[in-house]
Amino acid sequence: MPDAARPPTRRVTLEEVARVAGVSRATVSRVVNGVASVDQNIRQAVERAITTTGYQPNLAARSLVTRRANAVALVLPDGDDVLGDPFFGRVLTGVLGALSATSTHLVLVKIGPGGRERIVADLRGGRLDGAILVHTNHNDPLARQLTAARFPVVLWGRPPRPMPITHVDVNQATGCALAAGHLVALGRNRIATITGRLDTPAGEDRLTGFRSALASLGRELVSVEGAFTRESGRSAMHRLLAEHPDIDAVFIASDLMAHGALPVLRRHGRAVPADVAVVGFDDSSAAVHCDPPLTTVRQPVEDMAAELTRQLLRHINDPAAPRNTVIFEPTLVVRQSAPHGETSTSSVDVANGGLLDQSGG
Amino acid sequence: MPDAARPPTRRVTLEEVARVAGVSRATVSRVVNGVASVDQNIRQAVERAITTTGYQPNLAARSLVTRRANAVALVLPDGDDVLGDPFFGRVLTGVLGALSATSTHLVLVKIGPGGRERIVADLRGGRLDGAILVHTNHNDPLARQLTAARFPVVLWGRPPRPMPITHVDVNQATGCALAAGHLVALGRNRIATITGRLDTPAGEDRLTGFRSALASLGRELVSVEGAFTRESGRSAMHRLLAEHPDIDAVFIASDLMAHGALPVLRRHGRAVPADVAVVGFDDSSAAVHCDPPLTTVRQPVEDMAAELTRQLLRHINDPAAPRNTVIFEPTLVVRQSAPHGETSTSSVDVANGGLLDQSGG
DNA sequence: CGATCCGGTGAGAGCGCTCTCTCAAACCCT
DNA sequence: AGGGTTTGAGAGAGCGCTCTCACCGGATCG
Repeated sequence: MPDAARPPTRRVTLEEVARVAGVSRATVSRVVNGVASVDQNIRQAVERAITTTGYQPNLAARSLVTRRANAVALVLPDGDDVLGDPFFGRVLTGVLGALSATSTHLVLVKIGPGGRERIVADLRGGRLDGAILVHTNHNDPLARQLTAARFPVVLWGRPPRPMPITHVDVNQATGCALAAGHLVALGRNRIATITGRLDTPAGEDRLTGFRSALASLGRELVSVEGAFTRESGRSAMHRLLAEHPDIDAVFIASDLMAHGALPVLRRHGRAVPADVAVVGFDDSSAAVHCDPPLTTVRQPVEDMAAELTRQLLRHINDPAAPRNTVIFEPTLVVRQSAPHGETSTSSVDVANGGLLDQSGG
Repeated sequence: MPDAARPPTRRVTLEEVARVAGVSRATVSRVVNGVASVDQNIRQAVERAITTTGYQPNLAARSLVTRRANAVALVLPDGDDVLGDPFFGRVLTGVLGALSATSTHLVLVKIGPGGRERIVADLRGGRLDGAILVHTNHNDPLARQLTAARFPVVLWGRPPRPMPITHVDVNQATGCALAAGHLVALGRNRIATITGRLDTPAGEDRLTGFRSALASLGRELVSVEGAFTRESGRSAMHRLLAEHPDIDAVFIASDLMAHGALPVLRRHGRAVPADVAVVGFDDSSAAVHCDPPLTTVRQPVEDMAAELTRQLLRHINDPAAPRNTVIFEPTLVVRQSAPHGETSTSSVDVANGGLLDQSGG
């Protein structure tokens, strides 16, 4: 294109290109859409006509007949600083990466008042081909509603209650076992956890996973409930120290909460990791910028988001495609907040990345 | 709608609603689009028909004839962790807020390879009504290209070289004067700055603004160049302390850089604020979570993003609308890194929020 | 009382594209 | 050489909507 951004003075349509090239509309359409069965000479003539006219296909017209919007929504929960959470930046990066190979638009949606209806309208109205649901409220009817209507929709994390929906998740149990094994290997015995919101799958899974991993190692657990936010980490740590001043290790269900919790430990005169070892979850940027830097269970968020996006595209391209669950294996990233133990029997410090594909209902 | 998400089995069109209601397509269209001149009885009949049929307008068909996509792009620079910067979360929040009143989609775009061409194609192809450019590279031709083609486009921050384009910016001069005044009021004399990228408008304006504010207070300035990233703040502070070990105050051109710089000060044995007072810029979440919390120049990012969005919508609705510049006044948020001075002559600690509308170009 | 106006409705022409179906021409095989 | 197959292009019918324009009946006015 010699001047891609020329003023859109006169509108150029297929019709006109066809006239200039001396062929039919259908042939121009074939060239534009890369259909193979077009004679080389004619193809070149059409391409010349396209460049001289500065033709640009009208996407609305195309959508109308193909019934494809070439757009998917990334649906986020409502709430003020949802977008401030570094986690979403990683999700966005992964999704955009997977989409960049296609010409599919990413539409960002926060579920405000009337947001659900709007998404359904856009889906039904052909303005959206599918939706990626991330951390929508656990008892939000949206996921169920959309799958019931057989719209292409995928979910971040397992659904709160079992339902047939394609989703990706990190193997929470493995992650928790990694954390538990590491802390026990460090010789810690009075182990606590600050949980996420227990009405979310991740919050629940990380508590039960950590508890059972610890139990299998012969340790008990005290827990305090947080809410995945930085501030909730701070207040939970306050409560934890008040109720159980003798702890020597804490597993915190998200790095963001850990970021809020660490200063509390310091202010209470607990050295990290000498007095209290701390392990987080996510390996978000917050982990790196904690003081001390955080040992944490790494979720491959970008990879997971990219895979989730590919799954959505698969459902869009084949409405009959079976629903899948893709589980990613987490790894333990060891930093100063819970460094390697002297007893180097720890083969638990790094697990293999990888994924396990389970076909589901 | 009794069951908004019913399976889209049979496709319902205007035609069918018209048949059920016993009126013409045109009348149904009028009802759907809220045209006033429709008889009450007929309107009700049509509305009944709409609910019984479960009609949902096809947006592609509508777009085709109205030539409106009802979608705008938020264009971000390429780069891995652009989305990790808390700044973008605030921008997103502001933009989504302004858009939520309309049915306009927000399409998120990162300028990767071929990204520019894609945006132009989407704009010309009627898939996008306009674009919001945020921190696209300073010598990116996109802004110029799009304005030249008369596409609705708005810019975050002033353009690198003067050009007629609607944009919002914070009053960098005022912000710098606030910071300079505060530090001088604290009795600091050996004042330094860590700049942003000097090839960006914000980087340049904050350096010159701070220098001239300081000059007018009879102080000199030493500067080290950073790049607005956390890491660049860290290394710049290293260089600064190596070259000018006697400084007693630093103005850092972004909170993110300050977040990287503060630990360096600590490691070099400089107490903040006792030995070195620090003032940042942005009032991002990083400022709050610095240790000590950061005194900083607050940009009303969400408000600015919302205004920028409204400006874009204005241009979309009226292609002949004049181009505007909206300047927001920053305020100084005083926290521990540069607390209030004992000499409480400081009337500089808080400035009025507000905005100044200059018609331009 | 006829001309005028006006609110309210319907008919119909597109918007720009894709895609099936048709058909002509070229090619192959016995 | 003739019939069948393949290749490639064109004609034309929509996709579902908006919007202009014509029309019609009733109210208004000279």
